[in-house]
Amino acid sequence: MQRPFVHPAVDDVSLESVLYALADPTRLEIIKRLAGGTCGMNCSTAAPADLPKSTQSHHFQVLREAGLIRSERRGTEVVNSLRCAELDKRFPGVIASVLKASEKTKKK
Amino acid sequence: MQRPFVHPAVDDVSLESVLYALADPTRLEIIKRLAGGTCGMNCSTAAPADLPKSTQSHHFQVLREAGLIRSERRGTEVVNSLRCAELDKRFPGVIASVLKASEKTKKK
DNA sequence: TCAATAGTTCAAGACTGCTGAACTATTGAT
DNA sequence: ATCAATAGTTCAGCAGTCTTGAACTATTGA
Repeated sequence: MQRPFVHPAVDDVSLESVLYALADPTRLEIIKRLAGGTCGMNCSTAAPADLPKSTQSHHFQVLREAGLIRSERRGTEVVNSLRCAELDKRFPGVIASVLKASEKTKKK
Repeated sequence: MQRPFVHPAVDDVSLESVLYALADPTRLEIIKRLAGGTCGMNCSTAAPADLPKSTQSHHFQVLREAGLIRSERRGTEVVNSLRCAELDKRFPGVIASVLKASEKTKKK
């Protein structure tokens, strides 16, 4: 918790890394929760329950480095939020259509 | 070349597997080429030049099993085509926005 | 100062992906 | 028919990645 988080500039975000980050069910679930809430969420809240903490950490790191989320420390916790506006500017419609599609597919 | 190809029904196609398939630069390139052409392309034409044949085979298999492409044998070659209409019905806008985004990002 | 909370880092086993080598199937020429 | 060429498949092994327990760090509140 010392090292500051590194977030790529939106123009350095690659489509492949975004798709890769979204291709994992756990990470897609996290993104859906972040998209659903109105404000940032800490890691444990956004991640599925009983996911080991080290695994949580790993997935948030992937999402952060892919440029999908922004993380900020607030005391002992980390507040994560989706970088939707920026991403939609760079890749118009991609995140939105994926989120929409994931809604439809969810019920199974 | 004996075993027939297996294509999942469009309703069995999962969003995750589609995103996963698209997250690889080589496969995204293949999809872009298939989307660009008006009719099906054989494997060697759709894949980047000097990609080992076994690797080509592997990527086409991933794309096929993810539900992104349809493959048919024509003599010694395999004609591949994008399942765009079906996919767009199941995941509206996903493929289209990804293809559009990949155009913009390409020039680098 | 101490315990509790929230998350990170590291290491190792399990799992995947890429590719060379060997193979099969089809076509076209002889 | 047979043979060579073409197009792609299958297999096996190395290399790289993912997940997770254990140990650690940082911050808060008592």
